[in-house]
Amino acid sequence: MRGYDKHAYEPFAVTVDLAVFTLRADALHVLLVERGQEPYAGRWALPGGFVRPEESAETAARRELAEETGLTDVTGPYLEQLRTYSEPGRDPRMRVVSVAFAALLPGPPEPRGGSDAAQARWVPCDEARGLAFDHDRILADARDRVGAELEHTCLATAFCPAEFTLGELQRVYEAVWGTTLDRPNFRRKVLATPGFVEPVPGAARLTGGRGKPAALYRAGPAAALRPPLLRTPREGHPA
Amino acid sequence: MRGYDKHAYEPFAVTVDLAVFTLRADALHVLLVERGQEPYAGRWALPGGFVRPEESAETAARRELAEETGLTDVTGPYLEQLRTYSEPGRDPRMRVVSVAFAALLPGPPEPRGGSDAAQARWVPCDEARGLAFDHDRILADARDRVGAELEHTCLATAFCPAEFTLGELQRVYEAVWGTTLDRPNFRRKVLATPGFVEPVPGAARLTGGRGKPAALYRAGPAAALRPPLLRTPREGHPA
DNA sequence: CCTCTTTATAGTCGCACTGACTATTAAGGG
DNA sequence: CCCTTAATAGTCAGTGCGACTATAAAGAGG
Repeated sequence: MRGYDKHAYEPFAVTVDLAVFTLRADALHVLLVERGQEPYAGRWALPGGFVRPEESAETAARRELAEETGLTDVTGPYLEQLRTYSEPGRDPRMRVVSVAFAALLPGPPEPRGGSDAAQARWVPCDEARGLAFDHDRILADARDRVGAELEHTCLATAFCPAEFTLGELQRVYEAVWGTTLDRPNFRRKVLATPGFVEPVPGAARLTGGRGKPAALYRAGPAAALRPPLLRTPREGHPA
Repeated sequence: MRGYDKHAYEPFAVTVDLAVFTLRADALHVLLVERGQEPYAGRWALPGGFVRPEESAETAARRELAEETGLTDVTGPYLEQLRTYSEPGRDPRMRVVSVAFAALLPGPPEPRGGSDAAQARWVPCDEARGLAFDHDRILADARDRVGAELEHTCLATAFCPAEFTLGELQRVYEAVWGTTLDRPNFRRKVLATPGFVEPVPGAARLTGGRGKPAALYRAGPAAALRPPLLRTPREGHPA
């Protein structure tokens, strides 16, 4: 079916949808926009928009990310294609195929509403339900994917600012996985993985509040985490 | 950019491309079709075609898979969405967005050419180069993905018939990864993973050639492989 | 028939990683 | 000045895995 005669295919509208994650108060949040138009007017949805004729889906996703968050550094934030949603009827008006992306932001800027979005807001992931279109499904898939990637990639640093403590890194894992981790073991694992994190050379130490000041680290060059850091199904850390 | 006014978007053609893998003579093969039309007439390409208006990409992929291989059991073979390729200019004539899939077949049937494909052929993966469009890239991505999934899923059984020996299963890993594995260790790992394989209850044994007959196993209910079966970078097994 | 080759299966040994846990250090708060 | 909090250091045992040896059961070839 590679023939391109004019009756061989129907045109589709192609959009991107973004699951933009960040950590606020040690909880995983996702960026949502309130829809201003029908369908689903007044409902919350993942930010997104149409892919323009001269764009790839990746380019469109970066553009939408910049528009929605107000970020100027479009090359910076981690952005990854997830999968494409193409069920007929997922948009009640027309045939829309949507390429979903996940983005990870460190310091979450206050969102500024996009051109036609009534408003944009960070919402705790667990409270984001009843979204427009099939965005509940997309968000769940995105969260699963990010959680799985934490296990065998060094992706967690994408949630952290340029310099961070091991405690902050651990809280990324705990927020995404919804578990608690043993601190000494987490520390041992991260430091034993070459290239995961690099100590900031100066005796730089950060004090955010109480307790012993923690050493600062930067993200290292490694991308994979071998052997992986598996989440063990367990209930809670015995205090 | 969720406004749907008529100037907000341009229509795209949406296609699916399939990387159909199987094992022939202990080597990973991929199904290719020879293009009969311009562009890239006479060149080899991944099978694929347009998504029809009433179809999802998954449905279209199953349809194309059945058309290209002549398989009637469309629910059977493992099929997984990989990612979407949307670079402008990837098709010289028009704006085409393609959703790529990987399919895994056990007993490889002889391919029958699709409607407009001059012919279809199983080609050893290592010899499949110079494909049409961006299919070299898609094929490489698909192979990487399948190789990675063998590490932490029970996907390998999708390459095997309903009943298989552990030696056959091991050859799947060796063909996809391009390595050799230690047989006793592989065996220990597979049997120690609950739900990966189940012994065929009868004293059923298969003799395909020389050597001691091997016990037969079926694919078990497990999908994940935890802890994973990591490929260790090494050169070759000391005979 | 006997031996060699081939493949499957059983088991051993030691190292590396990890989960669970204890101890010590260095800050801030009352 | 003590208590709390958080970071860091270290211990110990169990598990998983790489490397390796040994045995069993078939066919091939003389």
